[in-house]
Amino acid sequence: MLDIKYILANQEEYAECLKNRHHDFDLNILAGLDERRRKIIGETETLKAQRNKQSRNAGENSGFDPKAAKARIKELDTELAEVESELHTHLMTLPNKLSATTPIGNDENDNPVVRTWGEPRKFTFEPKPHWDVAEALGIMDFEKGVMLAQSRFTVLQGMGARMERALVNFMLDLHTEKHGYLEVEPPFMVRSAILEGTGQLPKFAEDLYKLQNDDLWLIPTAEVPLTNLNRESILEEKDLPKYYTAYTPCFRREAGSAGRDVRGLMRQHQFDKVEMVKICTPETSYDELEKLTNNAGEVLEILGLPYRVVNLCSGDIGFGSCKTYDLEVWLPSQNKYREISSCSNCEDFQARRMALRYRPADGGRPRFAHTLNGSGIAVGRTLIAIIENYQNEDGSVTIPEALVPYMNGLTEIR
RNA sequence: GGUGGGUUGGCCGAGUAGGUCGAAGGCGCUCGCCUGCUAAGUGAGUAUAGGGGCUAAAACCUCUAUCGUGAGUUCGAAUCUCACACCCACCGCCA
Repeated sequence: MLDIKYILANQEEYAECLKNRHHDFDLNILAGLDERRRKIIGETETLKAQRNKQSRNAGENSGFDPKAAKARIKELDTELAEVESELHTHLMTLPNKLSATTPIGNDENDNPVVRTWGEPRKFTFEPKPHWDVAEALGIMDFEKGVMLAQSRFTVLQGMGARMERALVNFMLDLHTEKHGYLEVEPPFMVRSAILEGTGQLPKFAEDLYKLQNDDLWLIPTAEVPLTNLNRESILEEKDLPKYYTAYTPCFRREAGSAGRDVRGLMRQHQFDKVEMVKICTPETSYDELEKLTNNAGEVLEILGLPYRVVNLCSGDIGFGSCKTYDLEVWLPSQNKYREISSCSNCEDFQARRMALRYRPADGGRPRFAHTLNGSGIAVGRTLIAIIENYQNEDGSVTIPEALVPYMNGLTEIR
């Protein structure tokens, strides 16, 4: 959520941002609502001030009619609630502003490549898609996933399940021991207000799984509980930045992605992810974004998986983000780079929604913190990348050296 | 699921026969004094949000709201009434 004052004071600039995001909305609606809101507040507060003055001097006859004032205040309160609710609804569904370094563009084809790491391997045979390799090895069973749940669910077993677990441990160890993140195990279900805090609600309910009998939703990413850890509080500047990491499963309905990546482990309703979240001051958030992105990239580098970093353009970037770097890993069977991590600076967009503030070291008024999140990284897709990049002609898969200790010394799956 | 207790400021914690209570006290924090240093001691200050005024913007001034949430009684509610939510304890059930 953006500050209504910011929007109205920078209406042209924000209108341009909406256009670049392909978001159609007439900002004059907000200006009108805000004007009504102020007018109502002005009138009620005058009445309340008169009423308070009168009751302080109980008995004095000033000609003020408290009964009439009370009735009018009630009327105005009702009206105000309506106006504020409408205003709030609009503000909650308007996207974040854009960083000056976010490129303008229409879709993913306009995302500039920031850097590339590693050389895609030259195969002496035709590399197979991961689902063929994994099924032949007996480490993934796609039919059983469908049998137990529905499509876009998969059963991992044997060394497939083992490598999934090994990757989680490897990533968490890296982020906690080398990068200074605090490991967290959060709830995998959260209340509606928590999802409003990070921006998934109210706008994207159809992407989420909701429990039937409770106000609880399955988390689509650990970003949700991690970022909300300090909601509705005022942190001290000296305690910033805060770095959190968590392994959690993620649950997404994938509404609207029918037909995309239907085969294999690429796009599942349930997948594992190690997430990184940062809470910091406005002055440092863009430096923190660079570091965060590097933390994610390091996972791929240690595993020896070629990747590139792209800067998401205005037409492709997410609702709550000012600037996002996507990490894309090389998949030989598709002969292209595919998203495996997304690192975003949300500035104060989420913080304002969840009342996450900090008190500046100089003791001034509380300010909204900046929040960042990034995958560190998507575990299932890492498994895909390893299987595809490390596959051998005989159908076996070599285990990346860094992962061998986590696989109890196993060097290949065959 | 049953019974009982609870929800107050950054934190802890007083305050219910309704009236300057935004709220005692403590901790923390800020500034000063004291002090070889630190600690201790000591004096003062220290909520948040919103509206209006002033301003280039602040500072500042002023008003309004906020003692779990919502509604009610009243000239006036942290204090009374009702509903709801959440937390804690014990019992039951259970990984």
